[in-house]
Amino acid sequence: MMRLKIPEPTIKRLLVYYRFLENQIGVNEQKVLSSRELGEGVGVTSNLVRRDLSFFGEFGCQGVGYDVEILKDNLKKIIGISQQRQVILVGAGNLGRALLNYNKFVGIEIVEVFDCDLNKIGNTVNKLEVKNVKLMEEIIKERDIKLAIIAVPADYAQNVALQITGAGIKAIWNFAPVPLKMNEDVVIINEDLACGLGCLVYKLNQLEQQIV
Amino acid sequence: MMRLKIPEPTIKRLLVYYRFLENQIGVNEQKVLSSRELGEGVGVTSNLVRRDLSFFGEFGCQGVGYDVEILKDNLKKIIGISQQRQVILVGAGNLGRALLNYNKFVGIEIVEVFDCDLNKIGNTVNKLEVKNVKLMEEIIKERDIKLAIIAVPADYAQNVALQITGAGIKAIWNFAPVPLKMNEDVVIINEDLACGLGCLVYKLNQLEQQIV
DNA sequence: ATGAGATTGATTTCACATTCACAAATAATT
DNA sequence: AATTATTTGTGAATGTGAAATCAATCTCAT
Repeated sequence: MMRLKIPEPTIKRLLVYYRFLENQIGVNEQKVLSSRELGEGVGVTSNLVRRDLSFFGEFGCQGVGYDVEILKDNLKKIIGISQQRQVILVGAGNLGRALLNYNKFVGIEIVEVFDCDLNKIGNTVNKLEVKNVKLMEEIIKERDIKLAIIAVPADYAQNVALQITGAGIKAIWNFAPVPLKMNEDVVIINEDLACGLGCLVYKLNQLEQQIV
Repeated sequence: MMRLKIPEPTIKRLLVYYRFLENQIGVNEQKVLSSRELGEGVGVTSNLVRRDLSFFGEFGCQGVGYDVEILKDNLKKIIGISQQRQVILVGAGNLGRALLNYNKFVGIEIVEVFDCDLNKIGNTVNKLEVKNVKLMEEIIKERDIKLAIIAVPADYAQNVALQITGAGIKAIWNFAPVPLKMNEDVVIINEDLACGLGCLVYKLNQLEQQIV
């Protein structure tokens, strides 16, 4: 255990490990599993699994493996999903609605949805009423919400980000394909779908040219 | 120019650069731009922009910058989006429908949608009829399609992947949260939403604990 | 009780990605 | 024409993440 600088890819894998463990318990009542099993389940090497976990402590037993329940609890604590986080969603377009209906999130619960389109305001999506974006700042403050998902068009994203951080939001999951310019004390994760797609098309072309 | 091994992050940024250039032309009729301007626009350093581009050739003019049109054309050729690619989508759930309606893709066009749910088959989404997954293999062969998006539940993903690669698919954009086990000659890009979210929650917790 | 096999956790090594720093080239200015 | 401002492209240095290796530890079978 070192507890110094945790690599970002490590952090991203933690929730993947956790999700696998949750499923694993449901499927076969496995009490103990090895880094090899966990690694194969999620598509990484056993070395990497052990490396990732060892940043945070010693959770396994040499010669045996990891106790599933104990590892799950520890991962929960490490990631910070011991209790559910409340999140707001800004943008009730197709992507926003998809996120709302995607009920497999671990650690968060979307509790409010906002949009500026009068055609969308008042509609119900997945039991939540789409509210006017004008009410947003007040509600963030009232409910003391720290986390937000931005799923608005690129042109609006920066403005929305400024508004919500002004009202108290500290972490943003940004689906708009623009880099948000924010203070240091706001955490931002960008989820730009174009990156993955571009990579895919590039590689497909490489593959085809290689054959010719 | 080196033309040896291109870093994967570089490839992922290419389409981001391209998208910015497309927008830039629309907004202000800029003919030339510098690596600094491009970098600031997409949120990376000018050094990195130049490094990325230099893997593929010399597109700029020292002391001046890059001609927008020429750079755009070159990026198009490099990524391989000179002509639109036809893609199939498997899974007409919320995420699938969001992708269908998300009409901002560069370089691809979704031309067929498949699902196994009888309630969804026959429905029209964004002008496309959802077809029975049983017809999938035949249609892939008929239309000679090489690219697919998988947006089905985790349990089905591996099977779907085997089916479609058997029918000729060579590249898969996988939104199911499982690692697909495929031959070497199939390109796979995994888009696991849980990773980003986990990272966000972790960092938010770090931030809060830091303050306390 | 002992030895074989399995597995963790840590150290070392290696590979990859980004930043730094600067020569070369261009345009604008005096 | 000479000088100054920019800006590109790239070799070298730095930083970062993953793989390989191995001692220490545990279980189980004999």
